[in-house]
Amino acid sequence: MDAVFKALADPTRRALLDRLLDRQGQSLMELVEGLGMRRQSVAKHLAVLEAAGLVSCQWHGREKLHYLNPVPIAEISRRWLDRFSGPRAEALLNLRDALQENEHE
Amino acid sequence: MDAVFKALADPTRRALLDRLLDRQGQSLMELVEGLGMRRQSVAKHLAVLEAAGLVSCQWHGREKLHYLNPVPIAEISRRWLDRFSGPRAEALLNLRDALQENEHE
DNA sequence: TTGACATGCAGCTATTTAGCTGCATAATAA
DNA sequence: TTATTATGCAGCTAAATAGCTGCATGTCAA
Repeated sequence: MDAVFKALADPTRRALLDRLLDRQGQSLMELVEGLGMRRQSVAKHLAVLEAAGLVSCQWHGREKLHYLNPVPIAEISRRWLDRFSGPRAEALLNLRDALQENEHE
Repeated sequence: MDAVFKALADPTRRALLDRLLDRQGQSLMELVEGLGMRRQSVAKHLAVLEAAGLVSCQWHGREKLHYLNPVPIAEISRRWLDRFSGPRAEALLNLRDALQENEHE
């Protein structure tokens, strides 16, 4: 899970996920376009995403096609982030506000 | 938003958020306990969380009390992560599987 | 076979980051 | 006042990271 958080920390990698969400099965050359960055740098970012399980690849001749895997993001959203929103977090936020009110008396 | 992703990328900072979710209003000295790390290092992590808007602080005498702010996490979850899960992502996941099946013919 | 193309791999540099130490400042307690 | 306590600030080092270049490998097309 740490690998997923670290992968999501970079804006270039988030842009890559966005573009794969828009259209799956893109090759490295397609994904390089518009990023203002060398092919090798993009390949490194894709390797990080692949290692985190966010992208899976499939060779098609000499092209490596990239596919988005949304499962790790869904896992993080469900098992970690959801605890911070929802009723419990709301209650704690209200508690904080109440304590601060007491403080200002 | 980039600051929030980067703040969440570190396991120590995620642990701090967990502990604040468990009990709000803790001082630096309380939060240092159990992390196996110097006070100054923890203070830096808390500064990163505060800069990302994930933690807000309140001085109470010579103690700085830390409160969790769940709003940025909820924002990220809603405006970014949710696009990757949900029915659309499910459909794309199924499409990917179907394409891979075709490939193996 | 030969040339062009898509990718991988190794290595370099500059920047960021995570931890540390040492000292300063402000508030509480005796 | 004086000692203790909580925190801040500056700076240092080692490690990780993001970008690059150069070259190797494998695939397609002529």
